[in-house]
Amino acid sequence: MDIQRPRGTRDFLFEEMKERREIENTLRRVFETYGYGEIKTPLFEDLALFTKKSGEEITGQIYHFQDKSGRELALRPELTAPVSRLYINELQKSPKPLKMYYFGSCFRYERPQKGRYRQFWQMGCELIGGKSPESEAEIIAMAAHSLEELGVKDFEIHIGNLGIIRGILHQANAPKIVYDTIMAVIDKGEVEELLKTLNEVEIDPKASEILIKLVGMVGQREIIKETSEIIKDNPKSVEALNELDELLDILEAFGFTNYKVNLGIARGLDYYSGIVFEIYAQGLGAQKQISGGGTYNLIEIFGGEKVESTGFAFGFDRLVECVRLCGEEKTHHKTVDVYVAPVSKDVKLKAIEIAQKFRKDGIKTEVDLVGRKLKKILNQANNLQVDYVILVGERDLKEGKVTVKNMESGEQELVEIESVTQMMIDLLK
RNA sequence: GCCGGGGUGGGGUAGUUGGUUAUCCUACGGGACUGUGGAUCCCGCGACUCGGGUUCGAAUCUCGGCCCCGGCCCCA
Repeated sequence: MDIQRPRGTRDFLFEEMKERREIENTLRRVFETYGYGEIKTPLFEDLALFTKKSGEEITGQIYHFQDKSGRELALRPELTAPVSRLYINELQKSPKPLKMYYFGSCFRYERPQKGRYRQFWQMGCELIGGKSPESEAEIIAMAAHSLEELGVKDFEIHIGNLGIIRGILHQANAPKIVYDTIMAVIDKGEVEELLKTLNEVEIDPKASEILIKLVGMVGQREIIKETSEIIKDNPKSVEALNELDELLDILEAFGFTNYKVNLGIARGLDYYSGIVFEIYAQGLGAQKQISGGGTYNLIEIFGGEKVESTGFAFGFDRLVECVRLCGEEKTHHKTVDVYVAPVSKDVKLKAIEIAQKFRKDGIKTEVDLVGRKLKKILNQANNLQVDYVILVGERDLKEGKVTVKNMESGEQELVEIESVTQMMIDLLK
């Protein structure tokens, strides 16, 4: 029998886990310096939580099942819906703005490819209530700050505001179906296709012309001015653009200037109510988006009081890829500092006692468990890149001593058992 | 769901116009070596992704499944 790992899943070994853990800790540290607190939600939820948010169609891409009493459940495909649910269940009347972050795995039934797995991890933040350009800027700043802390260099933050395009479509009296179609096409970023679609649907040619111009608006801050010319006859769009402009001022105060304004970012779903942003990294193939976020009104959809929230999430696995690409040669980390080597079987108990003393003082210690010969133990210690080996042998023990061997220099020294722990603590400082 | 490229010991590979016992490196276990590591030598362990077909004979040809890689669709 040969049991395989399910498709699209991965096993992580020691070095990789260490790497992932370090990235996780870095993000945690950054999020906490901005005052965000960690939450955790269940791995599975009521299926309806996700269909309500994204439509019935997503069941095709979700792992869902019935439990033994017939409840329709689903492995979570993302975390913003569960976080909104948690807010409604536990935190509705808490003081705003409420800041939280999360880290956990999600599941999607999709074709695996580079940077896309069936079990993947997301780590992100949510700021609920108190919607303001300041809040939105803080969220974007945190995302950028995180990448800086991780040493990721080649990334682009694209920021847009859905209100601008919405204003145009609203003024043109586009019916819902047309609206949805157009937003979906814009989201794809295919100008050709947008042209085609705009010709097919009945829409004011003037609005159509403006839309074409808008989706091509990607660049430095100057394009705000250009855009304001294009949309000057549409108060709602102007308002959204001004909001964006203000947000950029604030973002610069947060110390981040390397963003791009991108008015072509769209989201098909209509609970998005303001800014949207995406972060792209180099070298990840087709899955170059490592983070996305925005301001939305999800909580109302789930039956809570109307509160807007702003959030973002990193595709953690893609982030790990990125850090690996940007990072310098990873050094092979040793797992322990000291190896306690019994010279013969008669002293193995003594060796264990000494190892335990070390461990109680926080020294990472390995002790021979399989009765190997001294030669093999030294070999093993060498492979593990251990700094010191403690040779425990009868000859030394008679004098109440052990031999401390420095594995790099090869030098060794006889040391009183009583003082060896302190000596190791000092040596390893 | 679609297109293309793949799958040989734990890892990396040779072999693929069908033909004995499937190559080499590395890792691992043991030994040469009874209180001293990285070297050397010896021994051992261990593989043709799975199933059907063609054939006297299949790792090799063929069909299908599974899985991996890249891309499309999708991306909450």
